[in-house]
Amino acid sequence: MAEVAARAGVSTMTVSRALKSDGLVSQETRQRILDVVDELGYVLDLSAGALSSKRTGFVAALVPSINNSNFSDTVRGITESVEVHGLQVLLGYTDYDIEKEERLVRAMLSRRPDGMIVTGGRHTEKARRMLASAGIPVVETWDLPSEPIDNVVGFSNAEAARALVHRLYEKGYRRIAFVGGTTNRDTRGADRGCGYQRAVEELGLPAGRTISFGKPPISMEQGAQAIVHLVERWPDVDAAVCVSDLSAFGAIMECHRRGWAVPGRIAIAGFGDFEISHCSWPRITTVAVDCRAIGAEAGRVVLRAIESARGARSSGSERIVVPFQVIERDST
Amino acid sequence: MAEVAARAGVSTMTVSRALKSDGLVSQETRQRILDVVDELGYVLDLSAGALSSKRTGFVAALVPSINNSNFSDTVRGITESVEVHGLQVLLGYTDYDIEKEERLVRAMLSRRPDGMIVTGGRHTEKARRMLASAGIPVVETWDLPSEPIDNVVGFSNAEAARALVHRLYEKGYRRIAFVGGTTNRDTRGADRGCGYQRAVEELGLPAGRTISFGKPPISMEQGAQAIVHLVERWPDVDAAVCVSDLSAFGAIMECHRRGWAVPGRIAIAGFGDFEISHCSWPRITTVAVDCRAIGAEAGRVVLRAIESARGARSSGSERIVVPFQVIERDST
DNA sequence: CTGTTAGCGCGTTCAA
DNA sequence: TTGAACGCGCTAACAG
Repeated sequence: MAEVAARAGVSTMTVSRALKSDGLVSQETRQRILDVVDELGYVLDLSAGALSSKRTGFVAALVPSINNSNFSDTVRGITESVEVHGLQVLLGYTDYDIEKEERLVRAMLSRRPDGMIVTGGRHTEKARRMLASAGIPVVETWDLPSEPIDNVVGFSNAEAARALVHRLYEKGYRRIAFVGGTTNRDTRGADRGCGYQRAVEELGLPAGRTISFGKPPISMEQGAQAIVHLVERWPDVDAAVCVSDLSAFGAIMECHRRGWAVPGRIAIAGFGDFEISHCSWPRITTVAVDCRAIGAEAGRVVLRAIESARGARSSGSERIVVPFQVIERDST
Repeated sequence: MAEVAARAGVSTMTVSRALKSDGLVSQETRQRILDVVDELGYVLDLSAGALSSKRTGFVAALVPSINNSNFSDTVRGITESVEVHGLQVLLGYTDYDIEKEERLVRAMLSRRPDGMIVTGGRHTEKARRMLASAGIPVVETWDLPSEPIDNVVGFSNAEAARALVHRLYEKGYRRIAFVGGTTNRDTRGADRGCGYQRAVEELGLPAGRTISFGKPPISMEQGAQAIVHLVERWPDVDAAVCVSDLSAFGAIMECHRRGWAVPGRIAIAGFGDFEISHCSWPRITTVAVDCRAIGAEAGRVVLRAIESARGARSSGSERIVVPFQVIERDST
């Protein structure tokens, strides 16, 4: 920057101002500086700027997995909403593991992000403490924690699953099961299982028909295996709610292979409204959430908090509940 | 850090040393410092450390899309291989757009990453120049550019598609078509189209049977639409090579809906060995590449270059060709 | 509109 | 094994 300044015949401060859009610099001076910048191929060093200005321009975002279009849509939403304000997303994935999340929280915090977006309301005690005392706005997404750290943008996975079971009941299904992963890791999956449980209990249906299979992310393959176990264990089952569309798809394919009509022999529903749920045959009944909007809202909330608080968190935390929608298709 | 030092009765330099694993500090001093660190909830500021040490500990990685399990597997591979060396991945996605890639390259470079991994060999002239003159190791992946910027870890998409067409020929198919996106954006998709073209020409088959449909990422929906156009335009077609498994799946589902037997009426192959290709029915013939290994290798290469060169790029560039494999399944 | 001074929070380098 | 001085490259704050 000193070299640019020298060649343009100004001080480094003027170069610094010319390089920010809001810098108060005369048009001609700025143009002269930009020409030199271009000529020299100079690239501003933001890490030095961050040290000086105490703003890194980073928003850390933690999701369970990037190989899941629900979460990658949320990341897109976050990115789109913050990048227009000049912020850069620092992405991490936890593999559905809150221990790994804790390590990532620490790693992210040492980069001094201006704000942080995490998935879900369940964290290790240490992670909670670090987030709460980091002095930056925090947004928890994809969940509705009863004791939020700060801001929340999410929905109740339990309520969504419950609504789905009720819809199946209305369609006449009476022996409804749930297929999910081992529940101590994927808390959103576990919440859906709880919602299923509550629904069958309040409807007076046989309860506890839950197949847990493998650790998350539950795959198509696992859905296929689970549906077989399910039918073996409770042969009278007439409907299965799967923790995600991917496992639902795997289950449906396995049913085809075995000549079990879907939904004739057994109805199968998913969760997430992945592309496959409306492209496969039969099209899959599911619960849709606007994943991108979750991200966009989370980005907006964190931006607002960064702008208003600048460390003091004065503006009060937001709690935004996004809607979900049961979408009935051919598989039920 | 000053406060930690004061409380531990040492200088900040000793705290700094205690916080790196390789710092030469006595056991008791270190333990005393770590206790204070824990008590205070102190988190090291890496951005300040980066300024001082001239190493940010970032590896920038640019992929076309995170909502594609091929690329997110590559990102996993990169992350796993560099994080054990204490480096942090700074991820960006280009949406298959080299103009956006150029903007991202600039943005990443202003964070002063220690190395950079990009997808593909095609970039804007400016992006190439920035990457070449950044003074950091660069790895191009998922492609085999004829004029690489620096290091390469990839394979020939054209050769892979060509091999697939040859395999279809051996199975007896003679009127083979290609289904892809509009080709000026997804260069790997375009390369696959070129490989198809070369194969049908050298086999003396009717050539130029290419349906381009929509801009990438090509979706299941687009595959469904494309297959209809294809059959309308060339009713005698007996096989279709799709640019990815997702479009192949969409095409197969559409064939089912219309009562066109796959592979009886038309054989359909994909690319990428996505989970859906072996979970759907019929299982989809495809080309498999070890996406995670591409990422792991790219990470290894960039690490080696960071270690050996420290800016001088003295160690020579690597060019690693990863294998691909045609996997024949039920859809052909 | 522009320049000067000071310092962000660390690690490097040297000396003890 | 530890500490002191210094500076990384930039921007805040103030003065002009």
